[in-house]
Amino acid sequence: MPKVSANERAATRTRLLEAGKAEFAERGLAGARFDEIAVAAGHAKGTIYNYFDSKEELFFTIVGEWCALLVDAIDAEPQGSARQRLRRVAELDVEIARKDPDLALVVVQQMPTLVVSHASAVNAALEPGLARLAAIVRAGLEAGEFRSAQSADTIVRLFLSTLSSFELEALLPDTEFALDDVVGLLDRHFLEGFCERAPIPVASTEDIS
Amino acid sequence: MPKVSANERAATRTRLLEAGKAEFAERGLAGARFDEIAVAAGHAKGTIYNYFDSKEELFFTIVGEWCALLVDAIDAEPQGSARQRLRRVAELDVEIARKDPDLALVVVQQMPTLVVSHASAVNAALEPGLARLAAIVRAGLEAGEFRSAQSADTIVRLFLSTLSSFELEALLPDTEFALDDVVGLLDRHFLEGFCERAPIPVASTEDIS
Amino acid sequence: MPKVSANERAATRTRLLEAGKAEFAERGLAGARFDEIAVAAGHAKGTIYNYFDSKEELFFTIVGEWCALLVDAIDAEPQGSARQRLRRVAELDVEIARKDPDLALVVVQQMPTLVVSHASAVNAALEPGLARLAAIVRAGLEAGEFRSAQSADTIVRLFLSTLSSFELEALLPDTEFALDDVVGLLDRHFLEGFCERAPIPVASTEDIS
Amino acid sequence: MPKVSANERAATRTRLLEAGKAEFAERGLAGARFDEIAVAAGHAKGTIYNYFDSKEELFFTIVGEWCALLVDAIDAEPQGSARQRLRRVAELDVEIARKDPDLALVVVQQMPTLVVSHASAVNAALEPGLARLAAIVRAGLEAGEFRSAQSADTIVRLFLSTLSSFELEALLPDTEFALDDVVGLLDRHFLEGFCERAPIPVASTEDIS
DNA sequence: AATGAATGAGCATTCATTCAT
DNA sequence: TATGAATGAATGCTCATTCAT
Repeated sequence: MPKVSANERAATRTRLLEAGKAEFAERGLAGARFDEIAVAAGHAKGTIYNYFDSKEELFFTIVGEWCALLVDAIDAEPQGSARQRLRRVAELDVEIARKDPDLALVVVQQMPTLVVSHASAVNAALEPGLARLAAIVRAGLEAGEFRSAQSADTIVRLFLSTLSSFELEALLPDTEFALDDVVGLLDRHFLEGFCERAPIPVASTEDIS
Repeated sequence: MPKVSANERAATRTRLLEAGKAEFAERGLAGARFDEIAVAAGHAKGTIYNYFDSKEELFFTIVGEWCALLVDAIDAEPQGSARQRLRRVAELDVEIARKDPDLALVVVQQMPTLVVSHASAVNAALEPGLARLAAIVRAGLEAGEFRSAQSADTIVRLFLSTLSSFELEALLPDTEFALDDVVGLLDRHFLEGFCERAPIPVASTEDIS
Repeated sequence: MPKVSANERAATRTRLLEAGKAEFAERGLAGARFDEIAVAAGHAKGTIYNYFDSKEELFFTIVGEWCALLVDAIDAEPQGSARQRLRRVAELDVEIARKDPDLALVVVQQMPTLVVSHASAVNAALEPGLARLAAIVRAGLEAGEFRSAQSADTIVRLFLSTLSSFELEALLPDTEFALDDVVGLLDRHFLEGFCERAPIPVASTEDIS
Repeated sequence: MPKVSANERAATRTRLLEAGKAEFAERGLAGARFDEIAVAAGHAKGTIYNYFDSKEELFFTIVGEWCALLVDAIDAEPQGSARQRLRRVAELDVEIARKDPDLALVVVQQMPTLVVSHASAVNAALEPGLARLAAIVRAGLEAGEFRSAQSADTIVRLFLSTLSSFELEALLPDTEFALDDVVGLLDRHFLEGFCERAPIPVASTEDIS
């Protein structure tokens, strides 16, 4: 016999998460202020602590939400060539960003920092998705579809970070580049590079200088 | 008649900048502490204010140093095809990162955040280099060497952010991917995408699902 | 017609008091937390306010319970010499401490603080007992059984505080001194000092130094 | 070449300690507020952190100051019988309390709490003094001057806690009992109990009831 | 009466910035 | 110019108390 229904609790929690996304997207982990989050959520500061133990927990809950969405997206598309499957993952990721731009901004903006200073926490949250993506890449390499001097794990990390930087560019205001352009660009400028083709020879820089 | 020679002043300034790079690389703009920087530089906290007006100025001086190095690199290689010239810029940028990894870490790590919250300051510092790179790209587009649905300005931003994410990956500890791999990867996966070639057709995702 | 029977109410109240004793014994008045008390009592935090107006009231109810027990103890033994009667009061007090060590810990630990910052509240709660004890001492003084330069009121306060410090010592963990030793020690060292006897002369310190 | 002289630093530190004593004496460790301490010392709140790492460090510095004074006092009087020497220690302790009543109030008021919840920190600070006092008591026991069922260590703890409670009583406002009365009372009501004498028989309580 | 979510005042602590020496 | 003590605004977090259900 709780005082408020589970629905109300969930709604409050969601409001706090939304406000947190906006604040973290604008100021980052270190710069975010609980006062602002509380006001934006229409609650008192102390209320946040009824739902999250600390600023970091709120932040990583948000990052974790994105990780979970990404992992779901990866799980959702098991068929096709490696390139098709990665392209599809990118499409789903862009879809996530379209539905919740603040969430995407938090992630793409903070990821480089997190990967330096909170590597383990981020890796743990992403691990299932990373493993899955690595399997896709590995299959592509083994089937001869992909060629690369890099390992599957490295390719996965580069794939995600390149996807992130494109999305960031698309999410910035005053930019002509939009989310709609991300997948095509990533396909042509990153994924295609793994595929066999007649290369256009380019004189090495050393030949010129 | 200054009490300390210009040499000493310059040496102190350099020491502060070096210490600042290390601290900003480790903690970011918001997280960096003047106490640490001062101690690492072997000076008192107040001394920083004899050289820089504020934490932000110190930070943007460091970012500006990188921008200047990049602009120099861009200016240094005016010849060849657009692809060759961008590849050369990337090589020089990697060289900068190799010589001063802390500086590179600051830039590649903080850039996504800055570009959101300090867009104007960053743009101002990068403007000369951006304009130059845009000219290179524009020449490539006009000569028919490059093909892209994106504008030259957009291509430049994507070029720099992709270069950044590759460098970040290479600078992280415990990674097999190294600075030596950056340029080749960027050339094959990003730059080559702008060049005319027989594309390998890929069935669109819609055909499959 | 209350929804819960008087028995249930009393049981809940007792559970809250017990949990309060444990918490106050461990953390003191300022450090005690209602959350802990509520959880330990198996109730919600708000329930406490159905029984006590505030933290202080809960605390003073507990202190008051001890005071009442002490007053009862004092009332229970009206006969004998002053020394015998005070000794008997000490015995009963030790008995109280043995039956409820948490309660005793609260009192002996907090009393010095309370007596400084809540003197009036404590005095009010103890007043009946203090008056009774003072009467006993006064009778001893008037009968010539006791000799002291101090007033009866002072003697009572010293008696209680000495008794408290001995009990505290006995209640601490890892101590060889036990509750069983308290009364004997108090009798021999404190009470006996009031009684006429051939004193063992001691050279005053000044004679030596 | 510090900005302020060592004297000024020491003066500021002393002012903070004095203000801290007063606040801790009035509110205890948990209840003390840095705002009040800062204002009372005539400084900003942040200044306290230039001298002490935390509230607890400030508090234990104060307690430690008292411990050091006590240890000094114990070291100062190595001659005479055990009773004389303990009496002398008590005299010196009272002297300390007379010179700095706030300091004494902090200690006598908080000691019971500390001994429960911070036993190790307090024991460490007092250890040298405790050992010294135990040696005095042990000498008295071995010489046959003292008789007790308790160990030397226990006697020392009881001695100090009884001394504390008497001092607390003397330090309270509106009390006729004064610091001047403490040593005599302690000698007659505590120390004398250890010495051989013709006891005044007292019928045990059991004989009566 | 019981609940427990919401509240918001209160507080320790941090840290960029100032300024007297 | 260099110093580092002093400052005080800013902020994460705690917790007794309230109150709608």
